[in-house]
Amino acid sequence: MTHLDSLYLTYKQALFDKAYEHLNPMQREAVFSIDHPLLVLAGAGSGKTTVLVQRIAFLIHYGNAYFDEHVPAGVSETLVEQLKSALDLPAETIRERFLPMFSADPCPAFRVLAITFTNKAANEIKNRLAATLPESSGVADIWAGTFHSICARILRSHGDLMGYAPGFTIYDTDDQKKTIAEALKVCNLDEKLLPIKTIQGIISRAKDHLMTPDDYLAEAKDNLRMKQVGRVYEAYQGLLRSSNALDFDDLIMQTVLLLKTHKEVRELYQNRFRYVSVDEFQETNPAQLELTVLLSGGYRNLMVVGDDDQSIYRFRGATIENILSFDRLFPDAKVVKLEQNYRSTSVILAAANAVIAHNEGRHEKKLWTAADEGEKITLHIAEDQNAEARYIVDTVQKEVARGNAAYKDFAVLYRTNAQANSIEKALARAALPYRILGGIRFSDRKEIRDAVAYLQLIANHADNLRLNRIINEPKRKIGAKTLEAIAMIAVEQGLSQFEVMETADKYVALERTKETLLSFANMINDLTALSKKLSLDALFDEVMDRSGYRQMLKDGGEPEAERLDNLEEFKSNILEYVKEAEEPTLTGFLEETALVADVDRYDESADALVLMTIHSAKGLEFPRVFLPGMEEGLFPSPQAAMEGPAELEEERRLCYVALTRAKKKLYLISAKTRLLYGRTLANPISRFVEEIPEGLLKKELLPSQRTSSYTGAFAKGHSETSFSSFGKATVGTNIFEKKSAPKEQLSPGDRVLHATFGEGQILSVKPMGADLLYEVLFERVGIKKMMATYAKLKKL
DNA sequence: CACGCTCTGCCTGCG
DNA sequence: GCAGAGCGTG
Repeated sequence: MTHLDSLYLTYKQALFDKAYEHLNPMQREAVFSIDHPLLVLAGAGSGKTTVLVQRIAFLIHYGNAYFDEHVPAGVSETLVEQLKSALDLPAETIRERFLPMFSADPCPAFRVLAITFTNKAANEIKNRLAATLPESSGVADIWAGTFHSICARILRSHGDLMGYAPGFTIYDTDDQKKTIAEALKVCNLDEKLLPIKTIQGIISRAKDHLMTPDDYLAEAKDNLRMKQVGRVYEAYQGLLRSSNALDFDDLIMQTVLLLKTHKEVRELYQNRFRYVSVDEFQETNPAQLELTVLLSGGYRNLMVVGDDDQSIYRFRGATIENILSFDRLFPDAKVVKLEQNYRSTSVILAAANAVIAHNEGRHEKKLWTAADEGEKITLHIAEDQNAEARYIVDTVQKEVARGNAAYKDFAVLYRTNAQANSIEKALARAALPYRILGGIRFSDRKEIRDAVAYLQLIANHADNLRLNRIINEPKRKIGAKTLEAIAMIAVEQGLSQFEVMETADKYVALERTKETLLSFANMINDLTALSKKLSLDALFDEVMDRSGYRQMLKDGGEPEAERLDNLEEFKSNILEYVKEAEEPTLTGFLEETALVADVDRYDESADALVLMTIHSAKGLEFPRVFLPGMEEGLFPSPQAAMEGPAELEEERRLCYVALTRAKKKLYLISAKTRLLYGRTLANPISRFVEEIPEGLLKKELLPSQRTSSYTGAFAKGHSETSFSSFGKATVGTNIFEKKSAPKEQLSPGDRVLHATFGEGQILSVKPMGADLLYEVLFERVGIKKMMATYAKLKKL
């Protein structure tokens, strides 16, 4: 290489570095590295999505321009001079005028695949790509989607090779449960001995590991219980097959099996995908890893991004080993660590680093920030869960009143959804704007599931589960006996249950109900014919009218009004789909309904504080974060503490995730006693709080209004001056066992009547000496506190 | 069969 | 504490 050539290469790289100066050196390294496997260990708030998006944009624009050592023929001194002086130009100009000349085999957009876990992440990547790349680059052709949507897409094209007809149905967890119940019956096993939830978990984990029922049975050997589970798994899989249905785990597993066993399909995708990226790689399971390896097997340009410290889904099959040993699977992989955090203050980071350092199995890394130290972390000890909630309310009110923050700057993140209750009550009482994430999803409502089931049956007559769901919804007087007979005939004849109904007049057993069955089958067949002609929304109306479902709700009067509204909302979802989709089809819509949960109802623009579990907060950030319930026996959860070190490490990672959500300020709250699941617990402060260096904490004591009347054993770990010891968690201690209360015990939520104040609702009950202190919200006069003995409250 | 009562279990949860 | 399931009765 001549001196001129090496100057050319040096200036080329310098120009790229300059054009991408908005990225830090490690981020640039990741963006420019595209011709070998790449592991990006991206700490919390280190700009991982930016890197993922920028890298795809980069390889579409410039290919391997940065590291390519090819020098074009006849590089002149003038050119080199030009490049050198270009370094003084603004980044924008360099990008426009110089970078395109370095392009080295850029990659067409359709040959790029990006896989995520959630629709939200997939959408964010799509949107950011669309904002980064011009339309002419073919940005719309990039495959970006969730593991499940990508597999569904592959199976729609090639699933027939695995025995699935293209109109297959996707079963969700609820469908799964019902099918397992059915399988248990088939196997003549009792649900009490083998709980459905347990089997569901076992089957799901088996599929995560690509184990078929046969594999599982082989593993079971002489273990009776395993053999039983294996038989249920086998029966379950048979039921799915005969309904032409796949569950979520099947989508992945069957795609992997398809790619493994069918060379032509495998090569089709391997030749197509030159670049494969996987987000949140720490949450992948073995099947997903295998899928990733297969899809990227043609070019081996696989980039995985993740943070082993943020792996929090072990309980649903995630295998942290995937990210820990990626470099062993791909010895030529480049490893890039993104350790600069752009989110939090250094106090918050120091705390998070200190906590996570207690874990053993991890890639060593340490987040740092250029940001200020920031405020210390507040540790507040509250009397009980209500005081904890009030502390949150007070703090928010105070900060908002001072003009330090808006409501939307605050998030309350908790370990379990059950904690939301007391906090929600306090917020409602104080009339603070808030929203809660979690709870029943729109698509989980009965009426929506019913409507979808009708559509699914129309799309896939073989779907026995959906058939059974709607056959008597509305009531059609088809009894359990008839349905059993149909199911039996179907199995004997090798037909679907719907086919049996269509020909009900052929079977003696169905003599009495054949009229009803035939008319039902006719209705579905008519609707199926209509589905080929009508627009989706018109079809939906026909289904709701002809089935009598809408009428049923109308007849239901007031209580069903909300359901009718929900159906209308569902219809607007259909309309939206028809408008958005390139080629709207019934199957397409159903697939979207199955794979795309609710559109995020979390409206970030509204000025309201937000409540959610730590799990659902992953990937989000908030200026100020409350972490209530920092107690042993709650966080870490008692199950985790019992099960073993691996579970405990996962809890610690969860804590790490929680801490790193905060940008400016963290409030940790620990309650001395807590009413949870109908028991009052008195647990010491969470060990995770103890792991935070004292210097980072500001211990805030109870505003001394009620000096604790609780003394003795359970208060020890909490004594305000020294809480360094955490003893055994005293789960289940019921400290209110002694019924010190007067005659009529009222409890929060009870409606009561007062002689002067009128009707109201009990908000809280506190022991006060030998008496009880009630806090009551009256409809006319607002909140009043009163002693039970004098209040003379009448329970309504 | 529909309703209401009792019993039970209960962490986190993407698709 | 509460929801959902299962069971028994009118």
